[in-house]
Amino acid sequence: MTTRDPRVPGLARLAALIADETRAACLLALLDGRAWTAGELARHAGVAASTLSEHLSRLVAGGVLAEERQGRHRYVRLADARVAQLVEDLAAQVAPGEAVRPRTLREASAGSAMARGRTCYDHLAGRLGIAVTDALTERGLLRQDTGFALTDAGVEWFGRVGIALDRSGRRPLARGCLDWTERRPHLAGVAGAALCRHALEAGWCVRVGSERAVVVTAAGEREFFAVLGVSVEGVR
Amino acid sequence: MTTRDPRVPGLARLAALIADETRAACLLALLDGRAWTAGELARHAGVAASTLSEHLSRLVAGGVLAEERQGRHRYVRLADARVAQLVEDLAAQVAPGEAVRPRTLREASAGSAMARGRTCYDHLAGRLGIAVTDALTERGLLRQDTGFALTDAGVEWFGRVGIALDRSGRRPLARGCLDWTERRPHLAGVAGAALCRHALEAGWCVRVGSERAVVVTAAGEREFFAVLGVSVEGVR
DNA sequence: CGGACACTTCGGCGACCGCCGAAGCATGGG
DNA sequence: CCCATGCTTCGGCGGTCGCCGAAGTGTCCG
Repeated sequence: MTTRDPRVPGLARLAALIADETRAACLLALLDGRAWTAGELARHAGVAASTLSEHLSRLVAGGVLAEERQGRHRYVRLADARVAQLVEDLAAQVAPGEAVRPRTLREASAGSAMARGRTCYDHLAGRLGIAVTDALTERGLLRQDTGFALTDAGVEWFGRVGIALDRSGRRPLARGCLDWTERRPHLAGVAGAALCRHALEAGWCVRVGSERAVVVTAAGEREFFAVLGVSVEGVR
Repeated sequence: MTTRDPRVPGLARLAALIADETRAACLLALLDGRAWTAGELARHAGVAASTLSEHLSRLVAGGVLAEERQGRHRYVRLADARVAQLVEDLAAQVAPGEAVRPRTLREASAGSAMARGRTCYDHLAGRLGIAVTDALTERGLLRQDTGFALTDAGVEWFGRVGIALDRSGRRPLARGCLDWTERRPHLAGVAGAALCRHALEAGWCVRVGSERAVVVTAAGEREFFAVLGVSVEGVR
């Protein structure tokens, strides 16, 4: 043992927080960007409330989750966009070859809704996310060939459509997030989040069920075509 | 427990591979992009050869490492650039606030060499990496304000300087990699790797010691200034 | 061909971790 | 005011994991 990298203990500790099936299930669930109560997560993960309580404490202490207490409820969410990105990246690394085929019709149906459109933390994913990302690219608003960035025309487009881009933070304006089902990058970062938020607020899409799945509304179909020229035929 | 995400077991298993101090030490060491023998890693991590052998087997089985047997040696390296990026991202997430101050003069000296210039898997990092990234940005060859991508002028620049960019693979041409010591992104991806390789091959910088540290040569100082207008004063 | 060397396999030890249910403690509703 | 609800703490159990040294296998070199 020579000069040890000082990051070793921290890296191992962070990975250990994710290295448990119950905690991993929580993190993936929390990728929907919303805050869950401890009880919801316990039921979701299929463990006793007492067990999950301890898991949450460790995740919060490790800076992976942020918590907010309201009355007798303990709400938790992913600490920030960086953590979300990290979990997504880790999960994406795993996906190839490990994709599990749905066993029941119910699962197949839910899975396909997720494949059509869903949120990934705070931006659009699935075929919907890819369709939007491709449309932006084809119209010269986003460049993926030399990296992953909006063009000047792209920045202008967001302003014209009425979607504000907060450029004050440290979060990149645009970045690629590898899509779990499509195996291609979709738009994430400030622009991806703003676009998703706008689409939900303006009623272009709505969430379905308690999962992360979203579907495009009739109005959304018109709007997506109007502003992006994207036909969401294959997406609905 | 409702519909469980199929990625849960894979995510937990992948994280578990990193969630051990000995394995984490190996992964961080392997971030230098070179292949290490099992014995070197065992000494580096401070454990018995038998212990490390088992760790390597698990990392290889998990797809994190690639191995190559040569005679009585077992060489291992990170499986690919994606794994390297993942380890870097995880380590970067940890760094804030956990930075450990060097205790001895020797450590301080080694640490500062690493801070000046080093490789991060296959591209330049440290103050050197940041200086190059900043120079590219200032000259309009790289855009960081709307994402992270080369400009057309940037692609042309690589050709003019004589650095070939392999655009056939799936790896992005440019991407930001958060610098551990500088806390800002430096150039990674195909372009970052090609630039680093060129700098080492052309003698602009040389590796020092057995670590990842690199220093700029006198010739390199002239060349970096000639092609990028970057003064490496503060870097040497 | 024999010994040095690098790595692997095996058995066994100790530590840690995740799990549960029971009991305790707040909160909010009837 | 009392009970249901949501969460937390605790003790204890079982499984896994990392570690080592000893013994075994394969390779290289003289």
